[in-house]
Parts: sequence; structure tokens; C-alpha cells
Amino acid sequence: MPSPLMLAQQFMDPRPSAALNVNEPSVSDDKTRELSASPANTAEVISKELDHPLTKNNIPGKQVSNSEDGAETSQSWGSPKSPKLDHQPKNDEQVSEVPFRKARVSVRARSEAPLISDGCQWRKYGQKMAKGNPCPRAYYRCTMAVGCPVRKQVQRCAEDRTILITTYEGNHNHPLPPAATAMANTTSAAAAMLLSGSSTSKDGLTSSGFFHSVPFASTMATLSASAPFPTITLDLTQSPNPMQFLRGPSSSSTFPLPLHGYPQLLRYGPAAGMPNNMQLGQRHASMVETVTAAITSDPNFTAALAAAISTIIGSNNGNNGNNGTSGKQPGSPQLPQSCTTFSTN
DNA sequence: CGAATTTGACCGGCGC
DNA sequence: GCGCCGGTCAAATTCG
Repeated sequence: MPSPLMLAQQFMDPRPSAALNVNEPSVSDDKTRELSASPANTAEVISKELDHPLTKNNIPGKQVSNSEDGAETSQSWGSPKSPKLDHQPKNDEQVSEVPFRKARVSVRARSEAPLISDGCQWRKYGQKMAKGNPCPRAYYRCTMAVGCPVRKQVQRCAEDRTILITTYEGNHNHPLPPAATAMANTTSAAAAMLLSGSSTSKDGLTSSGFFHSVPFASTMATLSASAPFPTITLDLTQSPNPMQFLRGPSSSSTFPLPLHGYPQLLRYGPAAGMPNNMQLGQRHASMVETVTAAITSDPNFTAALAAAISTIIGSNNGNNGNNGTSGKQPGSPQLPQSCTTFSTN
């Protein structure tokens, strides 16, 4: 891996296509059946995979570790389990250049509701008791589109049952609702930050880059690449602090983060803006802070976050299977979707 | 009646 | 080689 940046990009999203679709609200999300309301919740998203599942190197037991909830730490998504639907191994070989084939994003949110709404529609297909956690883990599959390979796991933290951990895997092969898109952007930003920071070290990115300048950011998001696939964890359960910026009516129901307000976010993507050098320095920091603040302060954000995550996930792998449009775009190489996402929105 | 959820069984991987 | 564990499938049941 040449430049860390690249890595970052790859993690985030190798392909634009999915992301693009995401932006299009063709699907009305109202359908979101998940509880839409999780009042104060923090969500945890787990992972996204960059490559086909077939790649099995994953080590199932270990991957993400950042999670504090011991309960869920060991999840092995991406593993080859179901011969059928799960993976859509088809043509994505392009991604293979990436050192890590799979990436995961985890988001932990504080929520009383059994699920957090992320703008997508999910169907439960299984539930299991995880070994170190008294709370059952539920398995959901995205039903917004027929062949959407995206899956998610939802489980409460054993230690703190108010914390809901949601793990996303796979990429959406269909457009996501606006809410989801918004989330996606936010999440992507976070991920981007992480990634960018990660350049320094593979494992704990937290320590690098942005985080230095934005300490609390690290607390909310971390990326771990030690495993075969990188994992991005967003921890919304703890409020970092400071959001002095947003203090006022932050609690309004809408997402504060938005790109609308912060154009910087839009360009934040690796491709676009994450130059090796972060000239933006402070800008980034502020953006991050803003985002963080928004996240922590706004419960609704959780939903958005979840959606975002899924989007990201989708973007990563995405590709191929996804967008109906076409697996790959001839003209455009693989731009980081995140970029796309950002800019689009 | 159709769709979604629930629950147990089955499958495959991993560790011992 | 055996047992454990996580994950998914599929039939049955429930709800809208």
C-alpha cells in the first residue's frame, strides 16, 4: 500500500456507483419499519465489507475490537456462511487490489428501542444467543430491494443494555432514502477521517491524524485494520463533549450535520478533499466537531447514522452488484464513493 | 390472504 | 477428530 490515503479510500469506498444511487431518493423511506424512533440512541454500526465474502480469510473471532461492549466484540461477519444470498461474489474482483478485502463499520448507539431506524427496510431472518451476552443477537436483511445483500446484526451490549449495537454488512444495490443518504454522508465523513488518520498506523488509527487535533473524535470513531478487513467503529454512546458549537437547539429533530450547512463535509471525501495534507486542518477539525456534536446531541442522528453506515458499506463493496445501473462505470474509474456521496449531496 | 416474525435445525469454520 | 460457535435457512406461527 502505497499511500495511506489510498488505503483510506479503498476502505471507504472503492466505487462510486452505489453511493450515487444512494443519493437518489427514489425510494421513499417512509417505509422504514424499524422503529423510527429511538429517542436517545446511539447507534453502532459495524461493518462493511469490501470484498466478496468468499475471501475468507477473515478470522471470525476477532476483528473489531474497539468496542467496549465486550459482548459484541466478536462478530464474524463476512464469513462465508451462506452459500447463497449473502455474498454476491460476482464480479467484484476489482477491489481485490486492496490489501484488506473487507471493511466494517460499527456504530453503537444508546437506544431503548430494539432497533434504530436507518431509513432502510429490514426483515429479520434469524436470532441467536451470543455467547458472552445474555441478550440475543438479531439478524436482519435489507428488503428495500429484492437482491440487496446488505445485512445487519443488532444486539444490545451486555454491559449496558441501553446501548444498541448495529452491524451492517454488504452494499445496497438500490438507492437509499434521503435520510439514509444524509447519514451516509456523515458517516462517511467520520470514516474518512479515520481512514485518513489511519495512514500512520494500521491498527489504531485513533492515534493519528485528525484525532490528534480532534481528540473526542477519536472517541467516537475508530478504525482498526489489524484484522483482514478494516473496521470502522462509531461510538455514539458517549458524548465526547464539547460541542460547544452546537449547543443551542441542537436537539432539534433534524440532523444538524448536514452537508447543507457544512459544505466542507461534502468535499471531505478522500477523493475530493482528503489530500494527504490536510490543508484544511482546522477546517476538518471543526467539521468533525460539528458532526460529532450533532451526533451526540441529536438522537435522531442515530437513525441517520445507521443509514449512512449502510450506505458506506454499500459503497464499498458495492459495486457490482449494486446499482442497477451497472456494475461499473466505464468512464469513471473507481472513485471513492464517499466522494461521490459527499459531493452529490 | 399476504407478509413478516419466530424458532429450531442445519451448515461450515475454528480451536482444542 | 471432536466439539463449540456463529450464521443462515426454512417451516410454522402471528399480525396487519
